[in-house]
Amino acid sequence: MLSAVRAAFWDKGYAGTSLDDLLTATGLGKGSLYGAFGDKQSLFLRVLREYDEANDRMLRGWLERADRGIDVIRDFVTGSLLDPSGEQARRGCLLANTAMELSASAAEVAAEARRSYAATTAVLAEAVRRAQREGDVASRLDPDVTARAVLAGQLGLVVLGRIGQDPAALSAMAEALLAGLLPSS
Amino acid sequence: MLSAVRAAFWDKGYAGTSLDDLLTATGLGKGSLYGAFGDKQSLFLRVLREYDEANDRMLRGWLERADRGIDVIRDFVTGSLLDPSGEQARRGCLLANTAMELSASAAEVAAEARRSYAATTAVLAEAVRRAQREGDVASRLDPDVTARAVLAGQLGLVVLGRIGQDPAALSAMAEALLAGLLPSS
DNA sequence: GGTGTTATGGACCAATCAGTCAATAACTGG
DNA sequence: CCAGTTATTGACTGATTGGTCCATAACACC
Repeated sequence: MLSAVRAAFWDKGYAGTSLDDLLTATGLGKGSLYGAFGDKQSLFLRVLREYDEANDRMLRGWLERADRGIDVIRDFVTGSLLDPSGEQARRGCLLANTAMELSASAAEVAAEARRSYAATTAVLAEAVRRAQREGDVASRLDPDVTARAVLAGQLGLVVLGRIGQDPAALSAMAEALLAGLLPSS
Repeated sequence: MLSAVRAAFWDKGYAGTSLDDLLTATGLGKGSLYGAFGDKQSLFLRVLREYDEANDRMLRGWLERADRGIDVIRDFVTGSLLDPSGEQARRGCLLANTAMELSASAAEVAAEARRSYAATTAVLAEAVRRAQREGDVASRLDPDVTARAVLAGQLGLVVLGRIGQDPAALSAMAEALLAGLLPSS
């Protein structure tokens, strides 16, 4: 139910998704949707927060189950690039897409983005520390700063993926970012 | 005249800018604006293309006048972060902002973004080559791949700047990106 | 099976959207 | 000074927006 709403906002953006789009996506009537979720903005914020939480849980799960810390970072950066058709890269990231659209006008969205990226940075920094203990990443690096730089690089890939940059170029960029930001010595 | 339109689209996004906003910004009447620039989409594309061309000219000018190639790359990455209030960072980049909003629905915008980023990459790659000749950047790096990685990192900083990440953290990220992607040896 | 409660749908609303057009004002060259 | 052209304006349109509301349908409980 909410996943249909999420897909609509994801592909069309917030302003670009009309109430009619949401009704079609959910199959609900107008009154039902308002009774269940409130107005458009409330529904959007709810979907966005659940998306962020799901991503955070996923990343933490990766870190728990991964053989090595560096694998988590690698998967984080290359994750959306694996689809050879580039379709997944074109969708971008619901949070990044809508944060760019709305941060200037909706303070709650900007705050949610900061909160979510802080959580992501914390997990990435933990992965960097683990990778350092495991000898895969130079110990001279500051884990927090490195984690933030990795996040910035990944976000740049999201932007370039969304505009339809070809997957091969995106993968080459990802490799260059990983090699540069996570030197083994 | 067009710069007022650019400011409106920049801050509010495409869908978020109404015709009334444009009339207020320009001081024109409705018919005048239509007579001069056509419909909203044409006006937007014109403003976007001029913005891209101005950025391209500016970057090429930097490269011509810079003492060292690496200075150009450094300025490119840290350029919008210098404003200590973070206000400039919050505005983001007209191209990045609107490309994220519209790439999925307006193929022309996505194509314009690809074109513009390809031009930027070409100048950055030239700067990398020059920095390699000048001994500031390791010659083992592939200039094209490095340029693309720098672009991705800068775009990530734009995203994080737009959501209101604090300027100190942005600067730290920029330094980490530059240090990692442009090693001197 | 009847009754009180909740969920549903779609008619309806005011506001706003992008875009048109004809009347008018401001220029232009002669 | 005037005729012809161009530029400007704001009222107007039809479509669409987000949101309300009430009649009705489905349901649960006794």
